[in-house]
Amino acid sequence: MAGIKDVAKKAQVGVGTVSRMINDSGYVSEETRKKIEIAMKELNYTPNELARNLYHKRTGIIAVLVPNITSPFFAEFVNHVEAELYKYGYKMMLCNTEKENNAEAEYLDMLNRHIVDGIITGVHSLNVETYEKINKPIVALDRYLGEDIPVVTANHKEGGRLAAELLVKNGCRNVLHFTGSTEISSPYLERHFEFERVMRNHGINVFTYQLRLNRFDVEYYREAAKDAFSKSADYDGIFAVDELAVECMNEVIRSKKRVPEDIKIVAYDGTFIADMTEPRLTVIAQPIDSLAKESVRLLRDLMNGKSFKNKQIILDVQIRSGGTTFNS
Amino acid sequence: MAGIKDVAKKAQVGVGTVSRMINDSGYVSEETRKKIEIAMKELNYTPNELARNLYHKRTGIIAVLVPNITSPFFAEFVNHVEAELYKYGYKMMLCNTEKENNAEAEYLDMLNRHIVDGIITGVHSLNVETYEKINKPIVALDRYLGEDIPVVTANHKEGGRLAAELLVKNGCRNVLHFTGSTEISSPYLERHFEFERVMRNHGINVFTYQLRLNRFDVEYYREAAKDAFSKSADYDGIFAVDELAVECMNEVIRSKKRVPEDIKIVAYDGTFIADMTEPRLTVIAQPIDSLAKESVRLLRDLMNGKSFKNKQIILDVQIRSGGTTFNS
DNA sequence: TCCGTTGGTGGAACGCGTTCCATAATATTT
DNA sequence: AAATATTATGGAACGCGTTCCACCAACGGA
Repeated sequence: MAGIKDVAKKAQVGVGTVSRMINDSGYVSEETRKKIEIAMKELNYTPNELARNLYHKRTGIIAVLVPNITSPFFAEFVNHVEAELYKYGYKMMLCNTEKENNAEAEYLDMLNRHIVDGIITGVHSLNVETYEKINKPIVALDRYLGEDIPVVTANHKEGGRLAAELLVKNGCRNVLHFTGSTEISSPYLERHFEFERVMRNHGINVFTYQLRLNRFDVEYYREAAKDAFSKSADYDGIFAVDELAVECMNEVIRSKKRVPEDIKIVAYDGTFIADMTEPRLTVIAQPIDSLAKESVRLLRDLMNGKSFKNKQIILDVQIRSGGTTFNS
Repeated sequence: MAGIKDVAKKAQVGVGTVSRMINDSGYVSEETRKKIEIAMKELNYTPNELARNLYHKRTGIIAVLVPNITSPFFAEFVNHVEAELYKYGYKMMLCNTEKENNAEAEYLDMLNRHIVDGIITGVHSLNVETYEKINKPIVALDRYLGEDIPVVTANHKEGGRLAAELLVKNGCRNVLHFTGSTEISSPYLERHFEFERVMRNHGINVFTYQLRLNRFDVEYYREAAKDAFSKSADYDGIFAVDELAVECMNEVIRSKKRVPEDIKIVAYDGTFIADMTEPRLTVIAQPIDSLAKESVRLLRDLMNGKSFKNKQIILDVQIRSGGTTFNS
């Protein structure tokens, strides 16, 4: 593999001149430009980015940590993040952390090893201290990782309220509510608190089913849906994330009940999955593209030396009416 | 940021000794080991991977190119690839190529720039010549990229046959068949050729609906399903990839017909989506995890200096009976 | 005692592109 | 004509970890 020295020799100029030409910095005469160009072509020269990176102490690579890329919410998030990063010349390293406990720590270590310039994480199993002492560009999606790490999140409280009010308006009296694990503190738990608060205020029965932490696979969702319905069958309303809502709907269909006549469903997230049922799910949609864009924006700010204290970006959610509720 | 020199100075040893200790190569006495360890801890030293990479001319990063990570097939493939790469100490760079035409070329260029050690690509819009002159570790999923680039693929011909026979056994006479774009040559087209061949042999009517190239989004699938049904409504069998099969099923439900009594559906791929309908889809399942594993295996072979001529790995597909066909 | 091993260590050279400084030839001002 | 600015270029030092070679000490065997 030819190096810059070879090019310099062939073009009969100094290495500095070649470098200046490549980077369009400093003076290079038209004449030498041509000579170098020819030499580069002849040697089929491509600059070694590794050497550049070493000098500049940056790689232009951002690590994105998600528990499971297969889960539509994360898939869409990652999709938008990648597109946004691409715009600014960054590449994305994708890290699934579900498989191993120490994967998260290992990926974080890449920051210190100078392999990546920053991290966007939708994952959280390590303690806050671990994150605090890293002191490198990190942005969290829906996680509190200490006061130095900015958080991007949807307005889950509002989301919980909207979902609850929707079911109330639809006349539900016995509602099945699947909540995320409360083992860790996360902004998204707000939707559950708010949902239950509103329901309580209206004197509505809520069956709360707590899901296990970090399980985003369909098998588990199906199991959970079955499990919840085996405990009681007279729910008239359901609130759950998209995939689980789909499984619940299937469960309802199997039990020969009708949606939305007998049971109303409000799903949370609003991924493409929610549009793949008949009827389509009524959803509280997270602004996934904006979440991605804001995450990237914050990360770029961090990488440019800005620092935030207790920064939290909260983006609006939205009701998207489908056919699993009435008059929404 | 402390470097190896600082550690060496603090521990009062040479840089070589520190390096040997870190890499467990060559002799380092117990005594100096301890001194270095203390120095490293005090300086909070982490080796700069960039410098290492420059020397070794490798980064341990593999680029994976897919048109759209949101599509379940690719999501699952990527998921398995990442896990497999992780096993061998590699990191995965994920590249969505749908957004820009030149993204593919740009990502390929990263091989020359030494940013990635290899590429697994499920994408193909550039001409074969471009690939041929790269001469670096590349493995293709379901694409012919020239004789030097090994291909991993499912036995699509068998898949087409199984699907066709299943619909024949189910007594279908008017079958709707969605095919991928024939603009590019790809192993997966085999399933379409074989499907139609078998159908022809049985004298069965096939309505062929050709999909556009590189569109994997739900919106398009829904549109295509509607479009196909608007042209005729008396299909009694459907063959389509998972997501499209789901949309077709919805279309059938909307038209008040029953699955499988009135219309049989066989889906292709067997992603998690196929298990999220009621009834579940009968699918021809690709061995996505094996596709991923084989891709990684081949890539590792290439990176270890092996080279293949016209190598093609063909993995078995499998019928997974759901409720959208009878006696399967 | 001499020689060969094994244990242990320091540091220069290297990988490769970037930047800065020194030098020099023109060109433009006064 | 002298002083200053502009254009142009080469190359050493740098970023940071790795490796190889030179070198020394200690020990066992001949």
